Amino acid sequence: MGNIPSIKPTESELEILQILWQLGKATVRQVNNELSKMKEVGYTTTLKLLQIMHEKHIVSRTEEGRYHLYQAEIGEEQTQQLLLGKFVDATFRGSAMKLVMQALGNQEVSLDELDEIKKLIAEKEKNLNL
Amino acid sequence: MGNIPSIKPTESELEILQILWQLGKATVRQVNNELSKMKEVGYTTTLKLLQIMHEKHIVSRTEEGRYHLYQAEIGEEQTQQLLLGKFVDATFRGSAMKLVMQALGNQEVSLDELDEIKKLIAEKEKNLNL
DNA sequence: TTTTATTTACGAATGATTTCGTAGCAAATA
DNA sequence: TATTTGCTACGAAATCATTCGTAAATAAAA
Repeated sequence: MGNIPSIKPTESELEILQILWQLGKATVRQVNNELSKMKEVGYTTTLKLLQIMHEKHIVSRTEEGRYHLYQAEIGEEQTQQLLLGKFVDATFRGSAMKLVMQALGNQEVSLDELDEIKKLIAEKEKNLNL
Repeated sequence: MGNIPSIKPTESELEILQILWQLGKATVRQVNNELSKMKEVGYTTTLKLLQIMHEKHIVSRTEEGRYHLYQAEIGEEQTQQLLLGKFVDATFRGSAMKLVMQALGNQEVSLDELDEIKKLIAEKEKNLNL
């Protein structure tokens, strides 16, 4: 889990990563079950994707008797950071500010969450003032 | 420019949309010139993309003498909203909050911008308290 | 007028991603 | 033991996005 991810996972890969981040280690079967809650997907499709991800070192795996246990090799926050950067560039021409404004303006955010954000902003302001 | 965009523009299409949003109306040549500032790209590649986007009704075009003037048919904010929603779901499992925290935490945001965000938060809080 | 340049249209190659069928093994079950 | 079930490996088809070459038409330049 050390490497900074420079490779961008594809959409399907990201779906699988989400599952692995939640489950920790998981068999193909488990991943496929989770995936099936969201969409129709054949078992060997999931298997193949995990194999490809393994080749790319996005996931590691250990043999546990007859099956393989897969585990994310790239961190969740790290990956979110990478994807966020690219997304901001592509969609908001690099302006994180505009993205935040739109997210706050139109997505669901609760009062408590707004408080948390205020705290973070206070922190940031402190640092910027140094 | 009325329709809510339900189709997700591809990455290349988004690059072109960014240009059209800035230029308003533009010829293939103009779009290609802008694109060329960012990367190597053949003229007919740009042309083809615009034609495809036209088929998909992402852009409209008017004949102006010998050439065509292209124009975005989907709005910038509208599209950002759509993409943002999908991105939050795919990358932050639907939590706009987490996205905002990461964006504020790690992307470049200035003091003035933080102020603006504070104002927006104040607004939101007012509305939520009603 | 003839040549050159610029434009659109279009088909097709390339490349990446996703999906799935089949085969080969090993374990569980009848 | 024989059969069925469940697993991995792998190739290849299907889909989608991107890139570009060529042709035809028209305008501009020589």
